[in-house]
Amino acid sequence: MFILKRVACVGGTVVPQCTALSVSKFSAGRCLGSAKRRSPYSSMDSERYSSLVKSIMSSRVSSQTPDTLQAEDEHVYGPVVKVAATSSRPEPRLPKSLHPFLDFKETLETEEPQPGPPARIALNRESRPLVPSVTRILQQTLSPEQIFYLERWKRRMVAQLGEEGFKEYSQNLFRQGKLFHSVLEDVLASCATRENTNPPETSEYPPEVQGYMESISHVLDDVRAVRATESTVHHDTLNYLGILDCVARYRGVLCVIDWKTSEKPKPFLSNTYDNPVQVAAYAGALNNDSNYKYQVEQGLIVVAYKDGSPAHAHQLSSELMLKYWNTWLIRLEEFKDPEMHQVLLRDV
DNA sequence: GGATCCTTCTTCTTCTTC
Repeated sequence: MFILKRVACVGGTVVPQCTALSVSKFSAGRCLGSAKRRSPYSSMDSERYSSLVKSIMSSRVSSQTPDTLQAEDEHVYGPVVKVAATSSRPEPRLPKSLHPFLDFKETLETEEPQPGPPARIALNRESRPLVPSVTRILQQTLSPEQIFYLERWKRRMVAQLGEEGFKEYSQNLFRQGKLFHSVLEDVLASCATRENTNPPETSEYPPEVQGYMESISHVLDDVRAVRATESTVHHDTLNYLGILDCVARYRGVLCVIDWKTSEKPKPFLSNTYDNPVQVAAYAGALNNDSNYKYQVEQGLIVVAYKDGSPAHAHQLSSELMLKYWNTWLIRLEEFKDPEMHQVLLRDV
């Protein structure tokens, strides 16, 4: 059975689009009789699970591909100036040369350090002028599919807000993210120096970040022994650098922690795109940086929400970190061999 | 003082009925 799903206006012609109709859950429900049946989900805490539901609904398998989406977008937003490739990299892939995630340092710290301010190694570009950063490498090795969806999102936003409006919107997102990070850095530093003390009340923070701080309060309860904040890590062998957000114990396990702000709910790790690769890259660098006398095997990505709803904390086990470390090595190879990346962009 | 760096974010479809 087919129904008209919607109509698309193409060059003034109305083109109906058909789609297979599955039995509607609503009509099926009505067939069960006139007596009202209570759904087993009716007693569910819908507010609590709303982000989960939204995420599942938005990740359903679609018949549309970047190809069909692009054709459709061109009717609505005009032709794309730079044609994006439309497929992701072939999977699975392995790095050409494997490099250990952990480095067995000679003088490993086995004891907790004395309580004191966390390490904060500032970036010194003068001593390392040509070393590429984690962010730059990730940005320049995005998959064709990622580039396509990002450009599509930007086109839609510009169509909605205008060039200036979009610029303002982006700047606002960055400003909030930066403020959140700087407030959090102060909180983590003061928690590290004051043993067993609670962080300040939410109302003590700048109004712009109060929601985010409320959002992560349950995560902060499980964070102890902060060892580093906003600190530069450099991989002595692979020669890349970055500035990690935080190294601390989360539920007793030493982790590289990455704090994120997000407008959309991200209840699953897969919603965080390249964030796990970023965390693995920082941890691998820290493990191979002679300035740090300890190893980190696990990671944590915390996604905070402005409305204060509970942040999602995604733990990266040692196994996951190794998986994303290999992904990072592939991205690093692509970055160091731009021709290889160009071939990928062109051919897939 | 100005330029540059690292980072801060942004993506995964779009409709329907009661």
